[in-house]
Amino acid sequence: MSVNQMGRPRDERLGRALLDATCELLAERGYAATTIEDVARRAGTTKPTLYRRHRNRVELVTEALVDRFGHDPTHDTGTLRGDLEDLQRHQVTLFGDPVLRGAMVGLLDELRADEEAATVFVSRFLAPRRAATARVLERATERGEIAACDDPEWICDLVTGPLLMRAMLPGLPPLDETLVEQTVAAALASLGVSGGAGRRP
Amino acid sequence: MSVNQMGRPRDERLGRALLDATCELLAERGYAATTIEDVARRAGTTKPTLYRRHRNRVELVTEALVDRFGHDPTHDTGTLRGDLEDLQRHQVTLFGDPVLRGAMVGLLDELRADEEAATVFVSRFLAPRRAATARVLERATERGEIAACDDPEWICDLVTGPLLMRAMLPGLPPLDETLVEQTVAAALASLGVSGGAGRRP
Amino acid sequence: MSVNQMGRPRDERLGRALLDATCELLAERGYAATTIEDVARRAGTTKPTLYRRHRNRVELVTEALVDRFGHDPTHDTGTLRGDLEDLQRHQVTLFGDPVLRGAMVGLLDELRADEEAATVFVSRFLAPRRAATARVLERATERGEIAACDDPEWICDLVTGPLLMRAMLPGLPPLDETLVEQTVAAALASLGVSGGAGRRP
Amino acid sequence: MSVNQMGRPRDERLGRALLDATCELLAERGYAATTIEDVARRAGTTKPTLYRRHRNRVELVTEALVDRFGHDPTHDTGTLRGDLEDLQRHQVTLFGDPVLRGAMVGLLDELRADEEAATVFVSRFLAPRRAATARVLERATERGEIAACDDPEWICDLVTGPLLMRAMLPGLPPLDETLVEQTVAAALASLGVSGGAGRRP
DNA sequence: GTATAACCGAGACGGTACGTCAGGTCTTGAT
DNA sequence: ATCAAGACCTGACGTACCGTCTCGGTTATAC
Repeated sequence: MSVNQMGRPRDERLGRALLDATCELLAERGYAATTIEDVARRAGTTKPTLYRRHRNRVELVTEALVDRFGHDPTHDTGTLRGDLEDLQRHQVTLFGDPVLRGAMVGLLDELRADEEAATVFVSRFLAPRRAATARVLERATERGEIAACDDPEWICDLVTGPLLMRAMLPGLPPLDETLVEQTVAAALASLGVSGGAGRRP
Repeated sequence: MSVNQMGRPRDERLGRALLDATCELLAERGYAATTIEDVARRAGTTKPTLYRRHRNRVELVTEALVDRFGHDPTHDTGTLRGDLEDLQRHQVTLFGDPVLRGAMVGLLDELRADEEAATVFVSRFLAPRRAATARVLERATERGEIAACDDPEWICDLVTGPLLMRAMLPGLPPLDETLVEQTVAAALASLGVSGGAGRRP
Repeated sequence: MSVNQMGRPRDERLGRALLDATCELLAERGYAATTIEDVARRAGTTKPTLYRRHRNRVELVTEALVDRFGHDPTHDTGTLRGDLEDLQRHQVTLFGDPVLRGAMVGLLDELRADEEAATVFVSRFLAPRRAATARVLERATERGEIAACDDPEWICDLVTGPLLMRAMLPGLPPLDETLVEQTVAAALASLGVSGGAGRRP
Repeated sequence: MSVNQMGRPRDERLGRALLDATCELLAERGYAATTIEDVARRAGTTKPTLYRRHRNRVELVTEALVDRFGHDPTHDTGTLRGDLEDLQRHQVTLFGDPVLRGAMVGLLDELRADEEAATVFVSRFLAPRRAATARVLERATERGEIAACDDPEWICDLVTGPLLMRAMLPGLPPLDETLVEQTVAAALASLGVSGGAGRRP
């Protein structure tokens, strides 16, 4: 093997330029108006070069998002409440980002018709975030703060759903620190932690 | 004498056929693949006729959704928990409907670039639902079940966000009765109703 | 018979307005850009009213031309040369008219695909003019100026062809008195009248 | 180094196919019924490809005509009469061609509204033919057959007008050898050549 | 004087074609 | 093998007229 590596090598700066141009256009104009031709033009290159790296728009955007929002750094703060607040502050930043707001709904629409791309998106973007939340719950169980959670999926939806909603629907209040507190409190209450519900004193 | 209503009147069956065809295609193929030409063809008419009634795809789809999911019948069940369960069962049906699942994300994407259409969507589709939730809370306050809620927006996001999430993101569990219970319990807990959190016995 | 003549009679001013509007638009914008809708609008009426009087654009324009350029008044001037000059002066005016220049070529194009309309155009517009020319030749024969002409069609083409050409092709010299002299001289020469060819002294 | 000639070169077979399809449709159905879509379809290609080469129907048809009837080969036959007969036989063939008959009037109509296209048509189609006629007259002057012609435009109209008329107006006799003789005789008479007028013996 | 019939305005309707835009592929010459 | 350039096929866009139709309402003659 390794007869590979013949011919002119790829210009790696082009890969970056393409992903960056994609993010810029997503933030400026949204998904539908982010055309392949415009991405290539803004990156200073051409369509065939783009297609050599990304099979279509869905994959291009998915890869741009993964590249930009790839991994949540979840720290162990020592308490469940601390971990959840950390998680939610990160998510508020994420869903407040104009790139993600511009990309999300349009991308989700196309994923409905492209099962393969949907799988990629789930495994590289969605699943890691949900896994991070599950890990927070596991650590809390190990600490003895809560009993083993029997439906971590629900907790994920509970903490992320309201944020997603504010990010995607028009005319709603902005994502802010209040929302962090509210979602964390709701999660703690749902997990049976006393003092979780209502306002903190 | 009213000089209004001149000329050949519109064939209202066509209006119906167009909205129905729109819903069918949204359910079958999603928003992006629901082309104006296909809608017109399936409705048994032509593009100019469609454009006489709907200025563009955003308005067509918005009107189709409003027509189909126009008004939530909120009954007064006598208790806050009952009202919320009623509300959530209705929302589970709504977000589980393939028409709405097919339409939602794509429509939201285009609304980002069309402020006028976004306003219409908000006022005719979103606002009435949030108002219904607010009414449920007011009734509970009048009954003395809860103190006046100082952030009804948050309760709306709390009960709807998780449903929206399951409806829009790929690879998540289905919308079911369990989710009704979980969201209602979370809402009650967040409203300070004792016994709200956790599973009901 | 004569159960006709019931109901509201036609408003004859509309017929006039339609023909006039047709001529105006033909002169301003040519045949192709003279749409039925514009004619009706400018006449202050509507399409169905127009179609009640004219089956289609070809007939509308034909009737407008016949109405405007209906009949050549051919006077007997006493000499062949005088008759021909009279004829040609009339034709120069005719082919110089912006209405006819605007209408002619476009109308001829559509006549190619509508044999019935072509027949109407020939019989009501073309044939009378050629007959007038033939009559001039007959009168000259009766006067003894020329022998009986055995190919009057050719004389028609000879006197009219150059005018038609200048009227229809772009970039050619204007129709003027010189052309009257030249065509008359050529016709006389072709008819064997000595002194016909060349310039008159 | 010339940076010209980049990108994929045009498939010249497509250019040919488009011009040929245009001529076929012009001959079959005339100008008005020669739609861009049909031309593209018959050429086995698509509208955008057609529009890449021809800005609109006027230019497409003009270029098709120039391509097909591009240049009159005027031979020097040694005599004025011979040259004119040669010219006229060529013109009879030209105006008898169904492609040109189908295209001419419709094209002329649209040229009235498109000055730029009219200029192209004049310079590439009309002017060369008139120049050829002028050259015939110059050669005759050089030979001493006639004095210098002071109005060659008139001779052009004289020899071409009658042919154009027969080609464009419906219901007229066909273009034939007789017309060649008649026009040549008229031209010679008009140029002052004795024996020009009337029938040849 | 009251039917009755044709007229008129307005505008919806099914069509067909327009000229444009973008997606995704392919071909060329050059690096 | 990759790159810039751009041609190519495909399919949908939103618009413009065509010629027809259906209305509500208006005149006239005919009964």
